[in-house]
Amino acid sequence: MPEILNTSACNKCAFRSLLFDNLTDDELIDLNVNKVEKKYYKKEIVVEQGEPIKEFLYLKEGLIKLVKKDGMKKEHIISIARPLNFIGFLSVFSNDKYQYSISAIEDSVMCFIDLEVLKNTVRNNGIFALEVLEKISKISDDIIQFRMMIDRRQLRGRIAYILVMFAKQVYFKSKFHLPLSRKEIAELIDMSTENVIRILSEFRRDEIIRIDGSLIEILNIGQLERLCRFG
Amino acid sequence: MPEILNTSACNKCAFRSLLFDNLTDDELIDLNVNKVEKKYYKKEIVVEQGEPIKEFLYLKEGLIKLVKKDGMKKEHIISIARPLNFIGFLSVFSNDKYQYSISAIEDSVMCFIDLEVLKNTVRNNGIFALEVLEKISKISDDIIQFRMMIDRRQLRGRIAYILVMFAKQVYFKSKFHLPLSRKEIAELIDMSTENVIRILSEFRRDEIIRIDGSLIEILNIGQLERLCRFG
DNA sequence: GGATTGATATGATAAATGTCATATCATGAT
DNA sequence: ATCATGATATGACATTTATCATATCAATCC
Repeated sequence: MPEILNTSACNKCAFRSLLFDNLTDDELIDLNVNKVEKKYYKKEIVVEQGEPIKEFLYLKEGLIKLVKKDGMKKEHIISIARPLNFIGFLSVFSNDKYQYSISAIEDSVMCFIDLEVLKNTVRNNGIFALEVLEKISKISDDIIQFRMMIDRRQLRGRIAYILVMFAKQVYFKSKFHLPLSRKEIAELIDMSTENVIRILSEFRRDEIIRIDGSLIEILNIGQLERLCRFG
Repeated sequence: MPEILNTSACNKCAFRSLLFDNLTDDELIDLNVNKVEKKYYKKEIVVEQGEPIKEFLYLKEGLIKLVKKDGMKKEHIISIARPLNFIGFLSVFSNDKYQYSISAIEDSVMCFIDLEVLKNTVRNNGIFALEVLEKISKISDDIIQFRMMIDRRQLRGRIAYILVMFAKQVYFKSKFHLPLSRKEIAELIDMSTENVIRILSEFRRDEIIRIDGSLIEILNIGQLERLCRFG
């Protein structure tokens, strides 16, 4: 069960500047009053697909995934997100139920802000509304771009793409811990778990990467980028 | 070259109630002054990937596609849209360049509204802002859902899915003209043109559909829906 | 400790899909 | 009318990918 944390004041939140910088103190207090902060441990579920959307979710710490269930077959990961990119705007203004589940990949802290209060703030503060529009536009765009990038590549290209993505856009170094299991990678880029493992092994044999469990070191970034282009 | 049409007044536009219902007369005049309406014939390009986004686009009549170019290989259709789908919201608040091209699949009429003026209106009118948020949320959600639905199916399931989609959600009847060529279908659902043709032929042989050029009649909707679930 | 489970790993094989070749037909250009 | 072009169509084949089987290892539970 998620722990409810001592709720800190929004006006001192390190993330305030991301979205809430243009709010008046009164508006911030409004959001603050109806806010809850919860801690989730690895693998805990934050929201379940189909549940009513009552709040706007914001990731303060950790790593989460958005998962879409599929008949009774597989799960598909729509997207993964870190604190600076996950803002729970997907669906919240167009649906009254979650179209996906959210769960913690690493221990995470999430902030729950009452959705009605947020909508009110949008109605009353146009500058804030425009900021929300920018965020929602960006998050949607990123997801759509990512899916296009993945879909049009074959398996080697997909693996190469996410390795380069983690190295260059997430960790900013060539040696990093993959935060996803092989199975989760498979669910993210639509392939079988066996093939994820197989292709990682292949890259190891070809000395493109070094592998030690979840620790990955990229030895030949040029080759990976070539695989991105032609795979 | 697209024809510039006699620009009709926004306050009498049939689509006003969809989005612009909560604007004051002054706000509407603002949008109106900086508005252009253009007619595009089939296959004409509306905007090209990489061009700066200066306006918000609104489809009044026809059918358009959003196309993403890919190195020098294939083109991929992100989405197709009819009037009422607010496709023009994609990217406009988060990017200054178009991330995709837009072209007309059928003869179409597009309305160009100055983006700065639109943003100003959002800033000044919170109710309007919330409406824009709803539309942008819906369109993004729809695209993401569609891509997930397609990606997780195999070829027969993908073809079945779009046939059922056109019959049930677009034309509301079992006999309709496919607005997309086989090649465009292939670009939309990520498969080869040959296989689109092959599977349509297969469905014809199995008496699931009847084909006469672009005219499709669904004979066995139950079987198509089964293919959607298990393909 | 021993048993169970899930993640990683690899090979063999089957299934799905793309590519290439070729043919026909309709369309538009000269 | 003739030519070129692109869309539809189908078969043969190669490639890609998934599935099934099996093994090892680490973590967890009783």
